[in-house]
Amino acid sequence: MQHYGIEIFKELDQSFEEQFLKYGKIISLKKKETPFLNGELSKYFYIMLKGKIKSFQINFENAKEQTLFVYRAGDMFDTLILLDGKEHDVLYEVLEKADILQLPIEKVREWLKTNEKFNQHFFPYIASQMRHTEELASDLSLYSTSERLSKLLLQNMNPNDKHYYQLLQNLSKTEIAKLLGTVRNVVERHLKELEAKNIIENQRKNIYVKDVETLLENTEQIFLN
Amino acid sequence: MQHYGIEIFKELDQSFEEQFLKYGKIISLKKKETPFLNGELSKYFYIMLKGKIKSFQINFENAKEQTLFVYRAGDMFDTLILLDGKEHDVLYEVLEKADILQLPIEKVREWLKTNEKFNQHFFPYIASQMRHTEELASDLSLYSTSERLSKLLLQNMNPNDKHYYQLLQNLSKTEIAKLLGTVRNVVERHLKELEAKNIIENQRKNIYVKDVETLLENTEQIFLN
DNA sequence: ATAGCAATGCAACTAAAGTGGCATTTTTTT
DNA sequence: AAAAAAATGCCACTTTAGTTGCATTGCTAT
Repeated sequence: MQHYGIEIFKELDQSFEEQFLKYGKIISLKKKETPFLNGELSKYFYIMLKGKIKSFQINFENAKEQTLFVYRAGDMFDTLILLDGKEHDVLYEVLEKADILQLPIEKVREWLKTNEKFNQHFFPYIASQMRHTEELASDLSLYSTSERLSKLLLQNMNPNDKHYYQLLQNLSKTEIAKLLGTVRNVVERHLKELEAKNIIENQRKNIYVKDVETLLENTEQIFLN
Repeated sequence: MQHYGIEIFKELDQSFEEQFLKYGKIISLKKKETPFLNGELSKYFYIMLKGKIKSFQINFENAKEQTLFVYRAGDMFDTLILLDGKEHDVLYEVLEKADILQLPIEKVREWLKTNEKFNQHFFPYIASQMRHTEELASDLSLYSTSERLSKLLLQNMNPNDKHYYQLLQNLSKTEIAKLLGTVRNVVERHLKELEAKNIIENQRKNIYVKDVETLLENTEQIFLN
């Protein structure tokens, strides 16, 4: 397991790693799969080892989707079910073939009570998730699509930004739209503008930012908040 | 303290109540105050005893605001700072004169580790906060203002809905707009429509729902999700 | 009682987002 | 290699949300 190089495993001591190996099971998921539809999440807790999985909400009337999280190496789910045992109304889809570590949720709850190291990792982790969701809600409400897009492009380039760094690599414009809370058409409209202004280069499954300065100007207030 | 009738105190045992009394201090806040501007939140943790306090985000360019939480008796803040000690970029405003219990945040962190009862209350509580924020983000992205308004009106009448039950009592249309992620004008436009259809009665600082059935129909898909 | 502020009602206007449709290019599957 | 699927580009159109401004009503503090 060590070869995945996941932070959480580095932080935990030797005996704990043995526990992981004892109770855990590695599961591989293919791109486009929509796993966890049948309630495994109330029995197991998952830690991402490799790949990308998103959680999202859907409006069944118009089929619009909102991506909530994109889980990558080191991320864990479902923290909500872990914390209160109640159902979590959310869907999952594999964006990039993934390996995940499956752990019995009761074991994880036990570790949460007994293992100080696990604890010290877990609390800040759920805090970061709460911050992420809160920011998503604020941004959706307070900023225009074009501001949110500019912000996302900049975050994608920023190595200090855990959630978003290199997130967009290999995502379609449709997926980017779902991250931003809009539709493909609108994303493309704004990308076209940015390209016309020579700020970005819009490639298939990739967007290259040529002029960071100008993009930052477009986005000033959203980063000041 | 018992006369506040807060659930959390009922759950905790006698010795723990003594701890609260020993380390806690009751603070009263007046309507329209904007407390916690100077970093007390990194030193103290607060439990609401009475009144209403909201946390919100603001876009300084256009002064638009988004209400994130409305804290009422039994609610606690700032859970984010408690969990990871990092700054939390959010503003507070008293919506209705409030009494709050101020506790040293380090003490609360200690209780979180040592007191099983406190723990059992706290974990599901932060889960409920996470659910609330996630729902806010999804709703903002997936549903129209008029759908979100209808949903809010129904939640406000539903005694099983902790977050929203009787929340709107005594809130201005401007505050309702900030809850919904829109502006007063738009809220009033939709309320006018609902009133024209004889579904609600729009009063000052109060909205009376006359026709729950029809309102529910307007909102079906948003509740099915 | 009254001045001043808060809350509301309303309307014309502007801006932004979302819809639907279709053609082209690229990638993946068979 | 051919067929199918996915991703993209573009455009005309509709709908919704947000802006500005002003008048009226109600509440609250002196």
